Amino acid sequence: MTPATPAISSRDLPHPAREEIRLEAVLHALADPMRLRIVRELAADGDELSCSHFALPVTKSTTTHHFRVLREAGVIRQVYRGTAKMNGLRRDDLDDLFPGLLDSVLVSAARQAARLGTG
Amino acid sequence: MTPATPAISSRDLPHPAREEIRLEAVLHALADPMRLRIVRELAADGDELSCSHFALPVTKSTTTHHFRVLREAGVIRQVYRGTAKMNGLRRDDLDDLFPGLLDSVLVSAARQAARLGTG
DNA sequence: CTCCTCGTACGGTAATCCTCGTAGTACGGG
DNA sequence: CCCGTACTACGAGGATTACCGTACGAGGAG
Repeated sequence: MTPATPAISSRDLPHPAREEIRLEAVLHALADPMRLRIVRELAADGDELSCSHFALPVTKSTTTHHFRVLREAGVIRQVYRGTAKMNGLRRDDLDDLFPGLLDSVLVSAARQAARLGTG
Repeated sequence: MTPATPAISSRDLPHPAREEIRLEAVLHALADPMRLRIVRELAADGDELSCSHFALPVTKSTTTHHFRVLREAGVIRQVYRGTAKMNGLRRDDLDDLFPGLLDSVLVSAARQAARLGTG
């Protein structure tokens, strides 16, 4: 049989608790173009995207690095599912701590992208 | 006669035009604790504050550096008035480019400060 | 078991950043 | 003209960051 979703691996990744998330860290995480792009895709395509789904113009090592920064800042949640690592925005936590912040960043990024003709 | 406000000096400081302001640069500027503190004070006390008004726990050289980062990112506008340099938030430009962003950052910072018992 | 894919860990390089101290400039007042 | 105040410019140290290449581990498919 072919389970739709492979079992979640026992490998666990360190995430900050909700109360440990710092605004400065979140802003710093979102300030990088590559990471902002990742967050925008996560917000647009829904959450549950594997790392390899993103075709970033950097190597896999660097991609891993950026995902780690986002996770340690509390912006995304990562979970192993078989060999894949699924990524999801921590919308609930972020909206609770920083109401409106994520949305305004996403809107701002979209507006700027439209203004500059970049995706 | 004693003019209430000394003449604005001819020394001009380079500011990015509204269309040149980049979201990534703004987020990066706001991601530093010292600069976030400056922006919060500017938003609270109104704009027209001199650099020396801020009692930051760093030297004046470092303070100058942070103000420059904020100015070059398009977050604040600086103008010489006599020997003093007055600083003001570029609220209109920021709100036009990134609606809601500055406010949500300010609210988030205030909430976090209250939560952590830090000013 | 073997291969392939996905992602990590490690090590290294170049760039950026925060901080400082010192020296210097612009401006206003006596 | 001289001095004090406000801020800058320059140079440098130390930390962090972004990026890469290579080597490795974990898990599914044959």
